[in-house]
Amino acid sequence: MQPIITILGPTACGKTAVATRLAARYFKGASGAEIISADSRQVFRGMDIGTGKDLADYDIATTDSHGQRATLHIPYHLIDIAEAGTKYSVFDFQRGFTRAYNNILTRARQPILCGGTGLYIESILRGYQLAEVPVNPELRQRLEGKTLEELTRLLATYKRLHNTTDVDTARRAIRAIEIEEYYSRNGLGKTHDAPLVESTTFGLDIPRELRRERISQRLHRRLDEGMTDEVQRLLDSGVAPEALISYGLEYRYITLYLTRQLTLDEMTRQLETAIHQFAKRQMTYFRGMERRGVDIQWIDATQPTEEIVEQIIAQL
RNA sequence: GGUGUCAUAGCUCAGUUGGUAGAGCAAAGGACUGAAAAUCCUUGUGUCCCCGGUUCGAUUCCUGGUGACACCA
Repeated sequence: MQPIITILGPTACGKTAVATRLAARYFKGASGAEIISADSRQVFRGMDIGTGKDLADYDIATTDSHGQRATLHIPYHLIDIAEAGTKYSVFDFQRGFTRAYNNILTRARQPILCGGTGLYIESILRGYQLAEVPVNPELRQRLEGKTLEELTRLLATYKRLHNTTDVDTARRAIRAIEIEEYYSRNGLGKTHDAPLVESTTFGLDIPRELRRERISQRLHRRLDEGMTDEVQRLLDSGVAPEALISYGLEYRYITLYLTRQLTLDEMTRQLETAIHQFAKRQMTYFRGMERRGVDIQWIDATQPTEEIVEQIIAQL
């Protein structure tokens, strides 16, 4: 099984630039590399500025052996693959990853997993076994209106209270029961056979103060670049405000602003702190992954991109 | 210039009939297997503006100062 290279880090640490530069190296004297994005929001079409897609990073200026300028396009996967307003889950991600991974191997290229969605990365690195569990409308209707306590008790009867987020909210508890109900009937039968891939994993580490500074600057730049218009466009195209709100951060706060639930000033300020809090949560998740056995090699992200790429290559 | 009100956590403020204080937000730490940019849990943070007085004891009451705001001139 071909090992992968994983690059992770909090938002605004420069992951994409590092991953694409690293990939570019594989096109010199080797058959190349392709990037699989592990970002739960960049999967959606039309959500570009707010998710920081930075697609221009995938085009790398090069000079060939004759000194001719050329643009090298680094192929990417799992970006722009779902419709805005729909749901996309870890299960969908795992399935998408497997497909992309196998596809990349047919070209004998190096897969690079890059992103900031810890759960998605962990589902690959620790080989989560997930079965495709369809929505059970009859069950959902039956459970509707039950208190979280009742749902918790019900879930406990299935004897698999292995995590705490299952029981955070009624919505989650219902989905958890739905899954357990499915397993109790069908067993783990249709488990998605995700390949258990080996990975050399690098984390981009950026000092807290600098991270905050970059996040704030980036937010104001994006607002100037028309991020609000982007959200308005999504609303105009019929995406439900509730869906955008559930996507969090940029899409949540800007939707609240556009639907007049927040002033421009409140939106900007609350969004800024929400992004800071998010970056902190990402780091907490990565540390948790390490405790659960994922080995991450941390690299100082304040160095120039080329320097970071050199360090990664040296450690492969 | 006069009168009045206010000054307490990083911010907005509550409070102590005199026994050195607490909310929200922010911050920090954590959880995480099907919306994970989601969802949820835990924890601090103090010359109570300054000088003096009264008092066993003052952040609290009193004099003066400084600053902010309001009204009057």
